Amino acid sequence: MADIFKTEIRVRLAPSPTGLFHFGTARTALFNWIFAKNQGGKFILRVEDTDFERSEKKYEEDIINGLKWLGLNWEEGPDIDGSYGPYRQSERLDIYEKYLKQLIEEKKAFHCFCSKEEIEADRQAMISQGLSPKYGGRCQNLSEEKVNERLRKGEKAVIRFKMPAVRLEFSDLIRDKISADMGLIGDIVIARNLKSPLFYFAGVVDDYAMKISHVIRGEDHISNTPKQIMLQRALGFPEPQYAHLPLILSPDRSKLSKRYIDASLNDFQSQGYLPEAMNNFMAFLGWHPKDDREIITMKEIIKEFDLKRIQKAGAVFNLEKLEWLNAQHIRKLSDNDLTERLKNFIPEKWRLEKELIGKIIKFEKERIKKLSDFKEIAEFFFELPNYDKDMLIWKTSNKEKTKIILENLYNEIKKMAESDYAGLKEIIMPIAEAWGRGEVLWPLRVALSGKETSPGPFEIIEILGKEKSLARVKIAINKIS
RNA sequence: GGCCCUAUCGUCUAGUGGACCAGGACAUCAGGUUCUCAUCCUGAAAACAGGGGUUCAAUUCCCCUUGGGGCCGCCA
Repeated sequence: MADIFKTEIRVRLAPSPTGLFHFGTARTALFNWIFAKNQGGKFILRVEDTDFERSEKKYEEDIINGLKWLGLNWEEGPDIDGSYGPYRQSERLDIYEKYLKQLIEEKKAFHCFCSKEEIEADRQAMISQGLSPKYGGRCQNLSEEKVNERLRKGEKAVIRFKMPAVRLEFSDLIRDKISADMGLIGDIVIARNLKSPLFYFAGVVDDYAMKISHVIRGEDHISNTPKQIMLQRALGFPEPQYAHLPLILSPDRSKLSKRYIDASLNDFQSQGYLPEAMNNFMAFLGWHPKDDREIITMKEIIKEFDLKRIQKAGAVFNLEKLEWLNAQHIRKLSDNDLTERLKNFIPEKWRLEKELIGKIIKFEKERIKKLSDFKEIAEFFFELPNYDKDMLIWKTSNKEKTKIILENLYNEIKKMAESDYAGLKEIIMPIAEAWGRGEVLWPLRVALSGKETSPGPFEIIEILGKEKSLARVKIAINKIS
């Protein structure tokens, strides 16, 4: 009775380390994490490595690194001891074995000796009859003696759960009632053998053992949930609450495939996306605050989050929106913060020029969409590109005029009092007005940047400083002479 | 094929029976700002899948059809 008041909100991310950190997994993690924070609950990381063949340590590391990068910290996990560990399923085999034996003893599960070929033949036969394919039940009533004898002889047998043929209904926090006819499912395999449980079973045991209160996972698990609920009932476990998130779709509307994002979530990091932009973006794939805000912080998301507001239909992954969000979040960063984040994106040879980098960041902040853009945007400040002299000539101008203008500009810059950039602008703008803005500003800017497109000339002078600017204008004059 | 989930602009979405000839954002297009590019500003185009009900009134509730998706593994 007091249990009602004691019930702690505990959610988990249960990735299987059989591949790099997938975008969908990250999004599921985010929703679990947000829910936990919003409810004052705990977020737990459980590694589901029961597929011994495909599970690899490097994938676990990739997932952990990605979660850390996103800032989705967990209270309990393989690397953080909690009261319900271990948190790696391969280290919990004894626990599963115990429950497996229990089910077999209670005749709720049984050994099945059918070959894969037999099963597949059954399957095909049922499909061709227009039926829902399921296990035929051949080994269900083998006597205990017979089973033990065959096991002794070393025959291979999996463990199947005797699925009761009932109509099951469960409530989903996002979709309300979902029902399933278990008579259509058949006896599912829950373990390869006593020492090797499968996902259906291990997950149920662990959710119970780890006191998971809410299972928040992708919609692709909807048809697994009834099976797991039947398992819970057979084991006498309480039923956690379920919430099935809409799937993230590729632009062709199929489940987001490796083909579309052929990478780990961590590659978004190396491409220069901010974790806050990623989180903002992932949260908005299926959720939205009440008002029309688009740029939102984690703090705000946590505060306003509500499972009830989650969309039911799948959402298409839209890279353009991610880029836009990223640019917006970059602008919100302080100059110091941005400098810090840019660290790994600045080539080694530039790093000593701290002051120059600082100035560039200050001026270029709103041109940076991804941190990785910085290199290309900043390049010309460090090294003047080798440009063609014709580029210096404004479209309505000519060589002679341009040369005279550049010489005048050179003198004006030379006369400039140290660091009086505002003063310089006040002197040059009237000249530009007189000669034509393009006539003056274009060659100046090209001389300074060596590029068709760049920030304005005064900004560049301010970043470069008087000496370097003069040198560059001199180069332009020489080029055009 | 069976079962389940789902359905508002190209995309993410607001909308919970009348306040909606449907709002915001990204993308697109057209202007403006600007020496250029980016930014920024203004504007435009762009959707309730179809058919039945229920109701005085349906984007909103119900049913059917259609579309989309997921699952049907000794993967998770």
